[in-house]
Amino acid sequence: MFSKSCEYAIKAMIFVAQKSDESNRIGIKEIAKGTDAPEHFMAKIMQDLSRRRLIHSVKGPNGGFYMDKSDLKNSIANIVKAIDGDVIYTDCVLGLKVCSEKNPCPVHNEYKEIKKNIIKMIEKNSIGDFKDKLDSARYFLKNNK
Amino acid sequence: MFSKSCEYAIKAMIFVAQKSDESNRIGIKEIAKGTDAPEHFMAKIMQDLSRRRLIHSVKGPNGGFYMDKSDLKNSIANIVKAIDGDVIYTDCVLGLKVCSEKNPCPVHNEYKEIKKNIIKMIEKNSIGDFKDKLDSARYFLKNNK
DNA sequence: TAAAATTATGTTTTCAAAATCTTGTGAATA
DNA sequence: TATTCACAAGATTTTGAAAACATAATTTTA
Repeated sequence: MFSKSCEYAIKAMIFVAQKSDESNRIGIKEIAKGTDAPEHFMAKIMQDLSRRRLIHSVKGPNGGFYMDKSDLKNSIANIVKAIDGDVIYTDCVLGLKVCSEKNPCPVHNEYKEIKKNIIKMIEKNSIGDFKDKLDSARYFLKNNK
Repeated sequence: MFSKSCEYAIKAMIFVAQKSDESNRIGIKEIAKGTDAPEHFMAKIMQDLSRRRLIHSVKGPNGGFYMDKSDLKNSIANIVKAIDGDVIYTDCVLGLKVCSEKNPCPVHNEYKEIKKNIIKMIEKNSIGDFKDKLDSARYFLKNNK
C-alpha cells in the first residue's frame, strides 16, 4: 500500500505530534526509538518532511523536531503525497500504465470504490486527530518487546 | 497493493481463461505478449501457478496452458494467496508486526473496513467472471500502443 | 526430433538501511 | 565580544538484500 519510507514518515509525524511542542523539541534518536525505525533511515525521512514543511526543525543544542498548530492540521494524505507522490491516487491494481473509465482493467470498477475509501481515509484524518488517539494510550506505534 | 509477480499472475489467469480451453492451449509467448509482461519472468510465474494447480499445462508440441471448468471457479484471492501469501489478510498499513484489536495502530480501525472491502473484492470475483468481461471487449489487460 | 514446459542459474535494478560528511546554532570562556 | 566547542539537523555516499528480469540447459511428449 505505502512504501516503507512512507510508513515510517506517518509514524514519525504522529510520534512527534504527541511528544513535542514549540518549546519542547524531540531528537532523531528518540523518534527512531519511539517508532521502531532504523535511526539513519529515519533521519533521511525527517529531512524530507522538514524540507517539505510538514514539520519544524531547530538545529543545535536543545534542537530537534516539533510541530506547531498548523503542522497538526496536515492530513495523512499530505504525508503520503510528500513521500510517495500521487501513486495511490492514480495507480491501477493490475499495474496498467493507463487505467481509466474509458480504458479500464478488468477489476477497475471493483477497485474504484476501494480506492475512494482509501483516499477518504487518508484525507479526512489529520495528524492532530492521531495525537489525541495516542494520548488515550490504547494505540501503538511500535510493538512492545 | 499486490506484488508485480501477482499482478502478472492475475492478468495471465484472466488471459488464459479467455483465450483457451481444454483442447486449445496457449503458450507462454502469447501469454506474455497478451499481458505485456516479460516472457521469461512470466514463464516462472506460470510454473508457480501450475504447481499450485490453479491452471493446467501440457508439455510438448501443441502443448501450453489452459483452464478447465474448475480452474475457472478460482477466485482472484486464490491467485493472490498462491503468489503473495496472506500478507493482504494480515498486514498492518503502518507496518507493525502485530496490529490487532487488542494492539491496534492508530489507523487500525479506519483501515479495517477498507481491508474488508479488498478481501471481499478478491474473494467474490472468480476468474470466470473476468473471462466474460474481457469477451465484452470493453476491458483491457494491456495498453494498446 | 522438434516443440513446448520445466528447472536451474545468472544479471540487473530497485529499495531499505547504514555510514559518513557538512552545515548551522547555542553556550561557554578567555 | 570574539573564539571555540559541542550538539543536532542536513546532505551525500556506500552497502546489502530482495525483487524483477534474462539466459541457458533439461525434460517431456506428440
